[in-house]
Amino acid sequence: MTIGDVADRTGLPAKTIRYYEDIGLIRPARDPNGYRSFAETDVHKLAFLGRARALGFSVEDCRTLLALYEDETRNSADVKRVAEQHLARIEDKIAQLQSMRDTLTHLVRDCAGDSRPDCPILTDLAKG
Amino acid sequence: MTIGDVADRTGLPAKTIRYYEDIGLIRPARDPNGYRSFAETDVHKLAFLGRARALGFSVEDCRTLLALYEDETRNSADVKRVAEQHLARIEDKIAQLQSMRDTLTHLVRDCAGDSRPDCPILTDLAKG
DNA sequence: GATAGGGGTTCCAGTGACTGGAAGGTCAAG
DNA sequence: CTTGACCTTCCAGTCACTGGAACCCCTATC
Repeated sequence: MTIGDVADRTGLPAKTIRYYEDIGLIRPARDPNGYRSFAETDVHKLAFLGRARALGFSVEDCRTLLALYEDETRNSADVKRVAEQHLARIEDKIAQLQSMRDTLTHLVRDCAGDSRPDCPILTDLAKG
Repeated sequence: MTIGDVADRTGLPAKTIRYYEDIGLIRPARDPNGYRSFAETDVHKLAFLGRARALGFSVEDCRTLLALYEDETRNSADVKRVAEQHLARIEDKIAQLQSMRDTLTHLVRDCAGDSRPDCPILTDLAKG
């Protein structure tokens, strides 16, 4: 299977797949002409990576998760820890964004949005 | 005023202040010895930038907002548009993160987190 | 006068996770 | 034989800093 087929099957851009090989997440074989030759296991791993990335895991977390996935002697506790830490980071981020949203919502609501220069958004930024 | 004083007063790292000069957000004067010499207007601008950044505006948005702030003939509509677009991006991001959080919360809840290898998190990632 | 310290200066490289683009090799179809 | 769609590598750019090296400036102390 060539990289284009794999890109179609996994939904990952070919560039991303090459990048994942570059940083050692996958090691596809090569055909005599130099083209990457993907096996089902490669496609499977890439799909795994795609889903982990879609859940927001960092590439390094993905590396860890993939290693755990392939380690039949893993402890689920190790997986859970990675996921919990990630979840905590996400919750922090959500809280941060919600606070921004709340402030912005008020500012936007109070701004006339017309041709006059007076603007509570700028006033707020200028004097905190 | 030297960069260290300004860093203390604005809470921005000196590195960041130099960076903002680099990309043309501020233009502090220079003392004969080559040190940056900040006026109150510079400090004010930096505080403005700090608050805009804290609300999540991109540096380019900050440049726009600062220009609008300094333009006495501005239309508040222009400010409002920038803020609304930013708000929309934030809301998208929140929705995305909440969806991740929901999925992760379920997965984490269902994972035993013990010394056995079985793990619904990995199962989910492996077969989406 | 030498030195130590705590400023300041520039410039270069790295971060994360790709993404775009150039320059060139390979292959099947017409 | 050429066209076009693939594939290859490598380099640069993204965003908003951040760390570090190598060096200059100023004050205080011995």
